[in-house]
Amino acid sequence: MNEVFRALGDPTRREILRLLRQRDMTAGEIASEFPLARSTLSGHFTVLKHAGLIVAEKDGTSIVYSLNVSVVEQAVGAVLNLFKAGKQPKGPST
Amino acid sequence: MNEVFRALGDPTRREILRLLRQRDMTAGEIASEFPLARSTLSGHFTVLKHAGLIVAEKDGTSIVYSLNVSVVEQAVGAVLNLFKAGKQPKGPST
DNA sequence: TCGGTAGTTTGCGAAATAGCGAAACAGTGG
DNA sequence: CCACTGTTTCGCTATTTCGCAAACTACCGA
Repeated sequence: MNEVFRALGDPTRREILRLLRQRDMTAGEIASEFPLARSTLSGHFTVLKHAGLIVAEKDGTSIVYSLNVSVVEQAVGAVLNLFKAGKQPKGPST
Repeated sequence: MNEVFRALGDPTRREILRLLRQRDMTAGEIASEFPLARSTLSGHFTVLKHAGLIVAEKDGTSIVYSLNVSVVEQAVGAVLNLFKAGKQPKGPST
């Protein structure tokens, strides 16, 4: 989960996630949305993949990235559990 | 909101939030829970305050920190909105 | 006013991170 | 097999971040 928070800490990576929320995209498509070098974006993909936030799927010569919604939901749950659980003696949240 | 994500990116800061979830604590109390220098913790407090995640309240010579639940809820909403929301056309559309 | 306690601010070094360009690598198509 | 496109890997530099110690501020009690 630590990786997830770290991955979310960078604005560029959050923007990548935002793009993928709308539709799956290839690495090239995503890269064309940023004024950054391909290699830089590739590094971000690695971080996001490592955090489990996105999934890569090969399609011919391209690589299609898509959001890993289940992990995302886990992250949200973690945030919730981090605070909202409230100041009760214990969080029954599984 | 950018500040919030950044603040959440550090494990120490998340642990501080976790402690404050249980009860309000003074800077000294929190510091005593970590093997870090006071000044280091103070820096973390600043980041958390700047992100609006915690609130400081002077009490004599001490400073009591407490969780700012409303901002936390906003942060959770932002995370939700970052991925989960509005990705309905995700299914078999393609 | 003085001394002690509680916290913060500042200056510094070390480590991690983001970004780049160039080169290497993997598939596709001719 | 060769060329082409898309993507990753490899040094490398600049920026950011973390942690510390020391100095500084604010408050309290004697």
